[in-house]
Amino acid sequence: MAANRDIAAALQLLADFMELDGVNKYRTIAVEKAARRVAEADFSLADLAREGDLTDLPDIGPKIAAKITEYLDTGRIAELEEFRSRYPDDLVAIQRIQGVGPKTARKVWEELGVSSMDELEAAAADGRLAALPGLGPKTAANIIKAIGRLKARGSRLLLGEVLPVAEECVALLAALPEAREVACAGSVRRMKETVKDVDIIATASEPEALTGAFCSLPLVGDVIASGPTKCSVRTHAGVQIDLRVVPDGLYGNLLQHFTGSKEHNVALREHAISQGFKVSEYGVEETASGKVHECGSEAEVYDLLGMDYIPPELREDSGEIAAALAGALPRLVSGADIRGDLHVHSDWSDGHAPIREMARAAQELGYEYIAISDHSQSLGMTGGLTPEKLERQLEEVARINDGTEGFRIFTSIEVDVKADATLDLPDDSLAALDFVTVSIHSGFTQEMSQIMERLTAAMEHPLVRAIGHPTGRLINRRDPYEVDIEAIIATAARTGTALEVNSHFQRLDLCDLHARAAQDAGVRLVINSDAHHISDLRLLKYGIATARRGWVRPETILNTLTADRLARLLERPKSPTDT
DNA sequence: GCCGTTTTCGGCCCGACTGTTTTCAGTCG
Repeated sequence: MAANRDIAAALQLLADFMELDGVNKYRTIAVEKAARRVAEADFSLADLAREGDLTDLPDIGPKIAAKITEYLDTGRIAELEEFRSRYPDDLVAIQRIQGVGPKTARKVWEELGVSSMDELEAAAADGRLAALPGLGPKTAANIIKAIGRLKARGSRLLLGEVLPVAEECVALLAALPEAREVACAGSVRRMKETVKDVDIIATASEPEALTGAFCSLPLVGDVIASGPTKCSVRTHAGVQIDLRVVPDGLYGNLLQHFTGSKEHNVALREHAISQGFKVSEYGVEETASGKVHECGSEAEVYDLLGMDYIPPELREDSGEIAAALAGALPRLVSGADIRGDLHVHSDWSDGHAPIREMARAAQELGYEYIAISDHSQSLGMTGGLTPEKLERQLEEVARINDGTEGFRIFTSIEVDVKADATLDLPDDSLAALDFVTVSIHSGFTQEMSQIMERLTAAMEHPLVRAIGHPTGRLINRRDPYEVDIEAIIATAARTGTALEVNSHFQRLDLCDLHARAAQDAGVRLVINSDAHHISDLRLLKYGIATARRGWVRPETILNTLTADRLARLLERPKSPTDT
């Protein structure tokens, strides 16, 4: 049965072709909206199609419902196939190149027969592109550069690669005497798992002092554009950073505007219109009187529109506006709620620091506890723990705990569930531990039925408290194993097993949408660093951000419990009603 | 193609920049 993501992908591709074909843009937008709605649904569209009415979903009307049904029945959408018979598939990729849109993509295909990225690059290089009406040498040069960047990078940058650069930039600018307010905007501020570039918004007594200083920062490779209030640079590492220096009185409007997401802003403006307002980056205008409200803070923008302040991580048009209007936004988990870290490695396996040093570093971060959870024996290359080595580790942990005040190390392990669905350590080894996490590190390519058999066996095991990085994905590098995430969530809820939000920025696993679905199903989550170095403990902020993007509340998170409460919970057998 | 507390028809988010033009289309955020 087709998964939601397959349906969403087919609809998105249809929308791409519609845009290319130049059909009425509102029809295209409607299909795109439907695709997003399907992608974000936390239940099976196939089930709804069978048992109910697809048009009950917002943004799905009779026409699109029919297309979804057609896809579910036949695996195809006739309209999509018709487009594919008329245009080469690669044109949809071409129209996504920076500086190229649907009109240009069609033009180069129709006029020059260009139907692939390589052909476009060649046409731009040999002058054929610049000779087309409406295009010129600058456009050709920009397209060559854009394709070069695409080939060099392949995909969006990881948040964890970009955020440190963005924060450094903000700090350097904020330290200038002419700077007043400096903040990150865009997808970096929303803590999206991947980002395209960095947007920084600032106010200043002398804007040019800021833009000038910005363009000469040591991390700047080349300056793309530079004016008195706006400039763009690319760092040596290839990250594009845009700085806008804006008037004090409009800081709130502009920060809100440039934080996005695009979808959130569209929805916000649609709501504003219904309330008699027009929202833009230059203020909130009362349509009737023409009076423009300039907002020094973002909170004023949302307040004017009659809603609660919406945290940036929620601004994805996934229900946050309705919730903010109803005063029903959740209290999101934050760093201050976290009391410990339940997935930390040491030099007993492939970590790089002794247990004592990891513990001290965690204590300095303000934590009450960590769990030392090294790998198990089948991961030979990590020096994984045998039952005997684990026993010796427990003695070491006991010694450290005896000599420590106000901090506790929970005994733990990240035990593999092997390809045959058995755990990598015997039950009597696991029974001696406070907290058992199970992960998959082998047999990635098994079929879904086998992967699910392993994960299900692990969750049904009475000693297993959590599943580590449940889907196994590495963002931009490795697809998830063949998992049925709905089934994992259901089994986790039934067995009282927590699911990890792994904080490493390459993993962020569970992702935001899955974390939200898990919370909705009553599953306990645990946000862990999976630290292998002392500095990795700080990666937890990415997991926290992912949970926040998933609307996760502190009470859903296991490691917001105090050490005492967690210890009491772990003394009892796990159960679905653990609190 | 979807939607509705002014609506079942006529709307649908807004503004600016770039490169190409000589008044604007296309693209972007």
